[in-house]
Amino acid sequence: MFSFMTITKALSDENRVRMLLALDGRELCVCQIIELLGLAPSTVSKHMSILANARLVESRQDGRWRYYRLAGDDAADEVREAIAWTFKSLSKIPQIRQDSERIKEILKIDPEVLCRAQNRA
Amino acid sequence: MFSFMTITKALSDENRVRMLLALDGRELCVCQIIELLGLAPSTVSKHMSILANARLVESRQDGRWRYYRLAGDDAADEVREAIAWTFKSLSKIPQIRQDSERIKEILKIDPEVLCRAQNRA
DNA sequence: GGTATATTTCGTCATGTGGCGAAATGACGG
DNA sequence: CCGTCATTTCGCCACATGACGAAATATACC
Repeated sequence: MFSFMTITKALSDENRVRMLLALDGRELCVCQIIELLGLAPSTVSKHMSILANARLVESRQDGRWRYYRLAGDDAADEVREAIAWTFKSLSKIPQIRQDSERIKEILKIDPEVLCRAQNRA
Repeated sequence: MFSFMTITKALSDENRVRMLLALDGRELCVCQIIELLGLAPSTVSKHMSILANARLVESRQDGRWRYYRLAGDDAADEVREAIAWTFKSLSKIPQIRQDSERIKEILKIDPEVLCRAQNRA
């Protein structure tokens, strides 16, 4: 019950769901997610930790950057099915398609430059 | 996006999830759900309206009683899959099995008597 | 070590949510 | 119609949650 509720609570915020879908087929570092959603770094960090806590995403650290990715095939059934349901329900939704296009643009920017630009703001 | 978020928010409360699972294979009237969860009538009513709003449950009125049931096969894919995922994730969980046993007992009581008893309290 | 910088943690605020009881609603039985 | 009674609506309170900025942490480069 607890792990299920942790998952539904993680999925009950729109920004978190957008973050999850943004990880479709790729990993992203925090500053790239910040760029996509226009939220404060601390806010994005908190959201990602909630998704990670629900086991919906995993992360790895690479130097100063932390990369987040979707939970893999080794994840619990409950988790994999939650992700499958979420993607099936939302992949075709305008907001998500738009995010997907936006991410392609963001990925063209060198993360080094992107993070630097955010610190200026 | 909106309908998906409505579903995840509906599923993000433990009492609502228990209510949903209690409807497995049967319909229940409000006072039976009250009896199961031990919540105030107004609280149960609000929860059921949130589940209904998310299209996870349907209802019919029979005299003074309102009966709630799970959404049927005519429901949207999104909804049916949410229900399927929820049931698959939780059917075997102790709390839910316990609720299921409890409901069998509650169903033995004439609803007329059950509601009357609640009003005395 | 010391500085720069990506991310997280912490404190705070505004808003959302779940709980209840009281009053309103709507349906049945005289 | 009038009382009874199952359910819903409303108003309120306590607490959870999402947002931010500031400070702390952690890592790379010198």
